[in-house]
Amino acid sequence: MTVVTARERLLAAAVEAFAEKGFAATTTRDIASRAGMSPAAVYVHHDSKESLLYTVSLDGHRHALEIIEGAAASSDEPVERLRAMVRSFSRWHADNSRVGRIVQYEYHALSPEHRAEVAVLRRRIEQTMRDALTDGVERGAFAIDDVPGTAFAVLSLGIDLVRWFEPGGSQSGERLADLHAELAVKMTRA
Amino acid sequence: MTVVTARERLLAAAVEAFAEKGFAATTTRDIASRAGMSPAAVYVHHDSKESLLYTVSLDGHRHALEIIEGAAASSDEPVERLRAMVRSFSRWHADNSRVGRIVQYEYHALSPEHRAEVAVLRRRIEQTMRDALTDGVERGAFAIDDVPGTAFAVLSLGIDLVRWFEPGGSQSGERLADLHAELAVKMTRA
DNA sequence: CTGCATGCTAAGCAAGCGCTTAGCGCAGTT
DNA sequence: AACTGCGCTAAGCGCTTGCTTAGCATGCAG
Repeated sequence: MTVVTARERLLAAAVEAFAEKGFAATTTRDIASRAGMSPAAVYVHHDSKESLLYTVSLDGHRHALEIIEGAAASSDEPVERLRAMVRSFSRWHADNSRVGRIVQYEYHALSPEHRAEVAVLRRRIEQTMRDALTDGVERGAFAIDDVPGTAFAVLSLGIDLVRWFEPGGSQSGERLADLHAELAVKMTRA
Repeated sequence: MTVVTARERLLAAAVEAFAEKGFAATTTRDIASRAGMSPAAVYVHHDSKESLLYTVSLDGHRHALEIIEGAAASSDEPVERLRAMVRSFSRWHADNSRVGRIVQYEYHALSPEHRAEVAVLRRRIEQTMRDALTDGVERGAFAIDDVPGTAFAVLSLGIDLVRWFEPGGSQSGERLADLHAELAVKMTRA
């Protein structure tokens, strides 16, 4: 039986609130009441409202990086590897669209120090995709003029989905991820 | 010689502030000081902070719709038409990235009434793209399994660029738009 | 039964918020 | 010179914000 600590309940409440209303429009009282606690309880378990965002954002970035690096290591064949990377990246954003929205859209609300720390993970995500595309071009599997631009475009498919995707909606995250993977393959095909 | 009214200066200041910090994190005092006026001046020329957002957002949505509908009417040939639509849509977002950021990311901050009004324009943008793809499929120019999903994906290229694009940065909006147009053609090619 | 640490809350503070009110300064008219 | 209307501001109101402080209830050790 898993123990859900008060700290974790507050984090889960913060994820819901930040994803729904944005960081700036969320009050600490809102977070506390979603967690079924008094406003002061937030500060028993967390340093500040921004540190709640930092915790959620850092954890989300780590997961996203893990997902795409894992997919990058899943195959040596450029096309199959790209398919796996895009599918799992988009799938993660669909399955975790609330965290994804915070990761992507509340990045600027982090303190400068925390933003710098998270920026390192963001650059690694982008670099992982660029490396996969470059390798595919060198091995003749891809025909790409602008590797950085294409890397951004391919990642955009997954990232932009958190703007409108609703879990439990009409769209299945799995089908959407498959579509994105096929589109990415078509974009890069030699 | 163009006359820049106080009302317009306040709108321009609001665009800068909303794009930089988000609607909720922007204060009316910030908008006023960017326009070189006192805090009360905002309310001489506009009803509320939300009505500033509404004005900017509605105008931005109208422009974006105009751009994509214009491109859709520019050619009858499916591939050339898609190229024109994606190029001009992405180009508009690059050239107007601050307004574009407000259009795309502050949509939820509108009042329910204003959001509903703007939603009509959003749906027309999406429908214009779906129509162009459907027509291309029917005429054998495109091979697309999931037209709505592909329409979203193609529009995502332009939309997601406002998240990171900086005017005057290393990337040229024109080149980026050309890249997106070519990627869209590859995504849909029969 | 007492003492004490733990986990939470009631109450509230200083600061900042959106917005209002009352009125000033300065054109243009007579 | 006196008047009038317009464009703007000084001042501040009522409220909410993030966060703090002091203290209460509960459970466990002795």
